[in-house]
Amino acid sequence: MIKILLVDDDVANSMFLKQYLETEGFEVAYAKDGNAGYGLYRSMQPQLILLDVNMPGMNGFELAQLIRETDSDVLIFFLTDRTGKEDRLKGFIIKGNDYIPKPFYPEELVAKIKERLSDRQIMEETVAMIGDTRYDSNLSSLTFEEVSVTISERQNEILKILVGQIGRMVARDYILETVWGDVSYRNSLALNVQINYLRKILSPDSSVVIDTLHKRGYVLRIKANPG
Amino acid sequence: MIKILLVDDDVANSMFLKQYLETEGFEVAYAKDGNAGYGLYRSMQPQLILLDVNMPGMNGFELAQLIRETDSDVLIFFLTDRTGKEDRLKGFIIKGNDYIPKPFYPEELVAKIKERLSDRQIMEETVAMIGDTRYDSNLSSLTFEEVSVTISERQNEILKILVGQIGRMVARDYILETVWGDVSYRNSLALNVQINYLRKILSPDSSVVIDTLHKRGYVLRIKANPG
DNA sequence: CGGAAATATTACTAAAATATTACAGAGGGG
DNA sequence: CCCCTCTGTAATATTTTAGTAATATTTCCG
Repeated sequence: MIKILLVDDDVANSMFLKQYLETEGFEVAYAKDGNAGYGLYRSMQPQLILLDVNMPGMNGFELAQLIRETDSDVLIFFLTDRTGKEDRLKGFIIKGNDYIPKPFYPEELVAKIKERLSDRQIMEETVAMIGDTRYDSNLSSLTFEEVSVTISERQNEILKILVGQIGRMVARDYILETVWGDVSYRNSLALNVQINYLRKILSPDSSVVIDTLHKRGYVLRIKANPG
Repeated sequence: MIKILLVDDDVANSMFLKQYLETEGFEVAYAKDGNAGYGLYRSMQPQLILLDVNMPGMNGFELAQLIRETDSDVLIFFLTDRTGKEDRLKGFIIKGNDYIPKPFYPEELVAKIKERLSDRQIMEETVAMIGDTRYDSNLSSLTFEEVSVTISERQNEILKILVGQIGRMVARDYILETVWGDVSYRNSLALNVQINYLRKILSPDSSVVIDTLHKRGYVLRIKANPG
């Protein structure tokens, strides 16, 4: 079930919206201020956060910033009646994913939510074929010729990125930032070691190759099968 | 380069928007009605379409529907001053990907575009034909008659510049500054050596030539094929 | 035609990047 | 509390890159 966190100090409207979203099949948690919102965010791990900008105490932008410090994945939509250019842009700068001016129709919001979630679903498709190998990123498993192996979390994160960009180069720095979240690993060989493991694990399937682009990054390639 | 198709019957505003998007680094084609828009769509294959809803003749919704019959991938944003609930929902039902009410700030539109493109990991087109050779600047690869070679980072940077200026001279100093970032290499033969390598790598394809303009720079030229 | 400057060509090599393997600490589950 | 997996680090091996130097060739211009 898709989990949505709604943070807004307007209780009456929020209750209405919460109910509407629930009839649409979402699981909705509600907080009426930023602090409570942050706590709920940590405990429920939602896929989407609806954030009112104008709130007493911590406002929506501040909460978004706090969340983005540790989570660059979750979708954040700002809800607001401020329509000033500055605010609308600020929402994107803070790395919100959309900015929805009030008033809006709940159907419209739901349409947007579904649209964005399905957009991401492409990436979150858990099963993919890499050459002749079946890869389930949810289970972190690779299956080739009836033989399954489970890869580690690190390896899974890296492979997920490579698979999402099959046939294209993925920059070293991008992987480091995305997986390690910290650029201080730039001089480390941690990534090289993990790539090495992945290559070994994938090696039974000769149609799959991870190529190195020296000084740039890696490419997951599918070669035409010899058979 | 990311390609955007703009279809809107308001010529004046569109010209302004087109220019703004171009300064942001997008390649923008413009059509002032649905029919012309459809033709442009087929020929340019854009990654994103900005569609005005209110247009004489085929309106935005109709054009979107036509495009969606054969293309479920391309991003479609509706631009409109209709704010009725019906219309806003219709945009999503037709499988538009966003609905942007006029008036909007161009910066806001650009933010949304970038957000959605990065979400989908739509990148620029990196493949170009140099004569009969396929050049992928992302993979740093050159393919001629089924044979692929990977070129080095330096070579790739240089070739990227030359390809972007096909048939036109690129000054030595420009390449030195762009690739080496340092003019102190002016007296070095480093560039000459790299050009030499590029010539060798490109030599199987006789339709491609890097000419030297003495004391000025280099030109990547495509010659008519002898065969 | 001649000489100087610019460019081409080739080989060489230091340094940097990457691969490979082993190992140890952290942390979790039983 | 023990065993096992994970993951970073370190040590070492290997590969790639790209500048430089040595030499050859071309171009320019009087």
